[in-house]
Amino acid sequence: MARTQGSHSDITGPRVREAALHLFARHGYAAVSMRKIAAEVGVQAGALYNYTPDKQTLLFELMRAHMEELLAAWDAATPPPEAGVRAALEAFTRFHIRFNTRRADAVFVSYMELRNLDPENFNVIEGLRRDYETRLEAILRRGVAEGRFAVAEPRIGAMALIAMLTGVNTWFRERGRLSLAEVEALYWDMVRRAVANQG
Amino acid sequence: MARTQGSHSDITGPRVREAALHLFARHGYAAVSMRKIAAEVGVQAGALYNYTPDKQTLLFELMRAHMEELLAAWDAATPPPEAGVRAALEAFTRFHIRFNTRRADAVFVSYMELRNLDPENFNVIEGLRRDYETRLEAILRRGVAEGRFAVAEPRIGAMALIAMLTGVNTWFRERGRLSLAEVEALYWDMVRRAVANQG
DNA sequence: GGTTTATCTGAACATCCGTTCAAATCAAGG
DNA sequence: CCTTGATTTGAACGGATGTTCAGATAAACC
Repeated sequence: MARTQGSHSDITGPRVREAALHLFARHGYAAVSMRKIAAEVGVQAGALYNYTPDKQTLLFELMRAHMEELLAAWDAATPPPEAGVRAALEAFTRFHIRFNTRRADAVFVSYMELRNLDPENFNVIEGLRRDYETRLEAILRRGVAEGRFAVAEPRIGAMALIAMLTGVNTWFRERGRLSLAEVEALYWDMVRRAVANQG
Repeated sequence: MARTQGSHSDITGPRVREAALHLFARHGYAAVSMRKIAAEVGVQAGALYNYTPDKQTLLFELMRAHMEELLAAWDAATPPPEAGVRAALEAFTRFHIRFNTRRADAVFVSYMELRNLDPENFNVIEGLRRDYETRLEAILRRGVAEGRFAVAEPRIGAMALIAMLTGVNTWFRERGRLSLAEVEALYWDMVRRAVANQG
């Protein structure tokens, strides 16, 4: 036996990545075998190698795609400078929560599986992560320069805020007590006060 | 050949746990074999089973020990009620940063390897984690009740602050630009303002 | 309808996995 | 010094691992 009915690269490729992302998020990269990914797709393990040269690259590409989509999405959602630095910070806060809760699997994998990346792959992902942190850092710096924010260490402030916002993923559930809009409002309130100048 | 010189349970037991904690933190539970742990200790794989019934229990006991030490250490460091709620929050902030940076491996494992726990073991660790969050939540609630803090959702506020504080572990290095005391001060400043009533 | 090409199967590869256990060895107590 | 008990070795177990590849099959094109 060999090629099955309905088989097609345009269909199987995305399904492989979906299955891998889901399984990696749930059980971890090292605990998920190529055979398990193949079973989830409904295919034999060997067929996966039409879509990735190896398991490591499959992980890396998932993480890279996520980080690049994150950066592109934020760059597309960044308010114009004339909207003011406060609007920029609010936009970042809400964007981060919204984007990350909608892609919980990719966020989880991109953070948890860093240690399973080859050194060169790790450096790429780490660079993208730094890029993203720098976006927020720039907002904080501008706010300080304009006398609107009080942040002694903008780089550390950026990392602290991102850690806080990403933490939403550990408890937020779509059908929970609080809507996404309510969660955004709660966190924006904390972010705003954490960096505010007055008070 | 068999028993080697200098072998003793009192020595090997802790060394097994140390090696396991270090390797689990560095490479992840699933990626670390019993043979690798044994090699780090300088022993054959079979000898590990004098100190743990199986690999799963070894992981679980590391996590349980860490969480219980965390709770005991905070309970021992909690300021008396008459010191005031603000002092309690500052003490928690500083305690969390100090304790967690000193035990980075255990913190990392206790968070990252949750998904590798058997369901019943997971429930135990999750319960301990909730206990710890509840300690901070209680401080926030008291602050709100006394009119000193403004926190709309104390449970979520507690999780948000803990996420922010734990984030220190991702970048803090003992010999970095900032001392632990400086980091504590930076974060306490952000925590204080994030929950403050005035402003 | 016949040919080509993309896609998949199924078996095979060497290697590693967690765990068990009899036999061997060392430390401690009398 | 000899016995007893704790500790470790080394081999073995069945099974899972990532990856390769010749052969089989379905889809696409003429």
